[in-house]
Amino acid sequence: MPSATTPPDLQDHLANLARAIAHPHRLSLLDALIEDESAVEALATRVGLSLANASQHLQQLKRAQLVQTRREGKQVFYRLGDGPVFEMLCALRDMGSYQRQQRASLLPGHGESQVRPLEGISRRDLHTRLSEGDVIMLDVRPEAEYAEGHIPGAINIPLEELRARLSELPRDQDIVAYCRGPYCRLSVEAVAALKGAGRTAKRLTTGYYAYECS
Amino acid sequence: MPSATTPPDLQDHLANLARAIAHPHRLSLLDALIEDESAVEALATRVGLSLANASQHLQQLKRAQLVQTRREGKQVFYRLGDGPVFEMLCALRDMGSYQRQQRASLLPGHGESQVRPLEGISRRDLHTRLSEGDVIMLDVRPEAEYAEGHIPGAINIPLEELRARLSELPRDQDIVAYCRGPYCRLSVEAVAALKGAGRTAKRLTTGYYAYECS
DNA sequence: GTATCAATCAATGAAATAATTGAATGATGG
DNA sequence: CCATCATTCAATTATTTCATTGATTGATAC
Repeated sequence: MPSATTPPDLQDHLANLARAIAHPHRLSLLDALIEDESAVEALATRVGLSLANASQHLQQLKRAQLVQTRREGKQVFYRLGDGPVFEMLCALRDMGSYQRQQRASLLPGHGESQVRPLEGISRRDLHTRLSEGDVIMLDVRPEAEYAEGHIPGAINIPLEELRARLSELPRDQDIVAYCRGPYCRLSVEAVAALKGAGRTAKRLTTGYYAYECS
Repeated sequence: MPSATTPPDLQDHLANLARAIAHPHRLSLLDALIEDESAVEALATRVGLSLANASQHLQQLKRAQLVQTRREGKQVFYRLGDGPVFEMLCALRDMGSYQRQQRASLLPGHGESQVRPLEGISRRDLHTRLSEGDVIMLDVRPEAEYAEGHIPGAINIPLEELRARLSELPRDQDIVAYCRGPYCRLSVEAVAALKGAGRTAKRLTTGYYAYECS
């Protein structure tokens, strides 16, 4: 063991974690382990790997402490490790699902309105355009959250009411929608709805609190 | 290559995503981009990379659609991509933090107090214990954010001031720290600091706005 | 136009990773 | 103890990734 000596840098540690799940076979193995613990051979056949190969991948996962083992007779049972392993995999899957969804929406005859599907806008951009007065901020969070704090000048129309209150939004300005976090589904859906109604809309990629706490 | 034929397999896609973040430099770059968009050279110097190297890492991130670009004159500004990029990074960080805490608690003579390191507390739990009066809420966000809204009864001590103002916290109560989002680093560090000072601390896993917008 | 600056591209060699093979453990049962 | 089964280890080759170098593109200013 040459490495893992002093304290590996945090970024290094995180990179190791990411590398551990950066292989389709290992993801498949983890997928199987999410359901239930299992012995090596069962995993290998399930994922379609040779026994030795599966074993090696599993050991990589074990080195990253994403799985644990338990011996029972001749067999070694693998199970998910401690900590938010599942959550991490879910986050990865969420990201992937989002991207696939995006890609799928490009293929069919989505009209021109969909050319830049969900383009974001950054904070620096925003300030420029706000000061030029050609954009309007739209806060799509529930009223209670808006009341607690919002970007100065933003209009509040909760997502659920958006369709009904479209007329409140000026037609001649671009709309920048935002919600809670750097990525919150609310604003994505809001932008989709607005574009569907023929408006020009983007979302603030960083969301509200990144705006607040520069 | 028998697999990965017609539709790029989901696992392959996810593995690509994971590979994209499986390098310490790329993680650092993303970290910088979480704060705000930035041009290439600025990013390169910030993370201590050569220009060309930074550019190449950024392009890998772009290929994975984890970042987007925008040209402004001679400069190219990178920003986080669409989708739950931030959430994914937070989940990774959360996993890493968990493991480091685990490891740290094994080395020195941590008594029984450290059995469940970095454990989070859920909202339901919280309400129960708040009403029993044996916990105290600690908001570790900057004052401005606290002023915009906070959990009723919470004390505000920004993370930077925490060490200096430890005496403001009663010794006989458990502390529940929270910050912005479900996985904001602030509360993780706060809990670590508090435990280092001998307090009993947990973090509110869901963060502030999850609290607000049930 | 030419000069200049930011960023990307292309090519190199060094290093890490992946899948396969066959040999070595480790636990069980006669 | 010997045979057997499940798993791991070790060694091989092919492939991929990484950082550096120097050349190239793209946009601006003169």
